[in-house]
Amino acid sequence: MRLADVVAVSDAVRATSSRREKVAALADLLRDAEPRELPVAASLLAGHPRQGKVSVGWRTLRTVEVEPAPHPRLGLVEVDRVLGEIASASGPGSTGRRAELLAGLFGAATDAEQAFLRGLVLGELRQGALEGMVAQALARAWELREADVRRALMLAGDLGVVAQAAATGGEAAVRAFELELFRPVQPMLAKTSDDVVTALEEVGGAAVEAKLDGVRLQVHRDGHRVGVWSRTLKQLTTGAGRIVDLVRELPATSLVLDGEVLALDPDGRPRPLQDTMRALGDEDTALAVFFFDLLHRDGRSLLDVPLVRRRAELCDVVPDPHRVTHTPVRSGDDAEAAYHAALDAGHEGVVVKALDSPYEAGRRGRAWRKVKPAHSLDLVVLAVEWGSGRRTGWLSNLHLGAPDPDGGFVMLGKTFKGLTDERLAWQTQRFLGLETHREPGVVHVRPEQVVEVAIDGLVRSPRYPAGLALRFARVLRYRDDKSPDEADTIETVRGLATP
DNA sequence: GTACATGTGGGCC
DNA sequence: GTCGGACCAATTCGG
DNA sequence: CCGAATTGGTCCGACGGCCCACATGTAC
Repeated sequence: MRLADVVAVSDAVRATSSRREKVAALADLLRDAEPRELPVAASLLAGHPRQGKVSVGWRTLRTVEVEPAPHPRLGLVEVDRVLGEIASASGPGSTGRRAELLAGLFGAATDAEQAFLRGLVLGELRQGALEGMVAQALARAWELREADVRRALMLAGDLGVVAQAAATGGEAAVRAFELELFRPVQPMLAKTSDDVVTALEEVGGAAVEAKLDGVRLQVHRDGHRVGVWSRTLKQLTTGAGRIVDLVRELPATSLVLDGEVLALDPDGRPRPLQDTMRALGDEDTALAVFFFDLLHRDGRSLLDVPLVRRRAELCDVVPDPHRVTHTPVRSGDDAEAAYHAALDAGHEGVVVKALDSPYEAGRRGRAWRKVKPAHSLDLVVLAVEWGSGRRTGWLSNLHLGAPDPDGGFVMLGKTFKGLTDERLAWQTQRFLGLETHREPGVVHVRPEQVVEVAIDGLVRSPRYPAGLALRFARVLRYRDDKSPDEADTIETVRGLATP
């Protein structure tokens, strides 16, 4: 199979907004792939090299602009091989080596193929189909149930593996996937709710757990052997030593645990996420681990067992100081109390979990609901960036600042979130009207427009002048009723700061 | 030749 | 991580 | 009763912050 075949399908997929048509086009190509090509085809169509990131970004790509080839001649397997070589290049001279390999690849690619490869390595294919759509296409190509394919993908964590199983073993092989030690599963995720009372209504019989602001972990153990993975199933090496030791001591023969790691103050209160991330890179700094779920114990998968029982078994195996607080609640008042207790303890918020729910690997379903407090600030727009992709032609990303009582404004961060298409159109006109000057990609404006922004909090910043930055800022509304001097000042913002 | 600064990419949230 | 837009299947609504 | 409208589940894309690692460039 040639790269050109994949590129043609990618273009066809981009050309339609219908998911069924996308899936049909993808399925046709996957059916035609040779067995050894199949994992490559599946991966490329899902928008990423089979090797994952290959350490090539926009800057590196700009150094290898070469004449496109007149006719397609690249084979899929060859493309995969070269991408693998690029990904594995390291050490002195590797930058040059990567550029060399890229130049060779791009020189053999047609114009359309070059565009595809650029999108691929940058992760910006923008064909309206990623892994989820390819999974549906696998189901379609081999006449499998979508739910079976999705389940296999969650358990295998690798599209290529599932594709091969589908092609060679059909339904039986795809349904045969089970939780396997040292093959991490996609972690279960939580949907957002506005408050704990509605969360409780949505979930039914529930328990409230503290939401720790750290790094998600999945730990597998078989006898003495222990493996640790992150939320995106990257293996954790540095910083994992203490976790490994802890899990090795637990009373079990084999385990799969789901939890969170974070740095603590001497008095046991959680440190900001930034400290956890720093500590993860340093084997000597103490980190605390808290588990909240048990997916496998002593040879038995617990994925389909209700949360109440998984929790009970977790308590058998993991001692209290390493468990996330878990409070079964009967009323909204109970839930509120647990929520405030979690916040008082310094945690990010709470997760409300249905007690009868199985572990739905990879799903962001109704069974888990997260609730975090949001703060809001009235800030002033200092500049706006031109959007890209579907936001091309619109001013999108807002630079936000707070007035400084000593004069001027102090920039605190940017946001592009919370904007409807209608608002994007409006703000484009609005800010062009306030334009003072431009630099590439950025329109600077007179600081006259106030915008109310929601944030999850503030973080220590090494780059912004106040030493503070907004965390997860998103637009709530424009405040046409406020002038810039009525916006929240930098002093007010500093008053909120905890980091 | 070694120490530090910078640019770039990847990975967390 | 958050958010908005889009598609689609399932469910509810309205005449 | 049947088509229309709504809802919930998912997926995708557009980009935020910080952290680190690593290769390379610069200063002494």
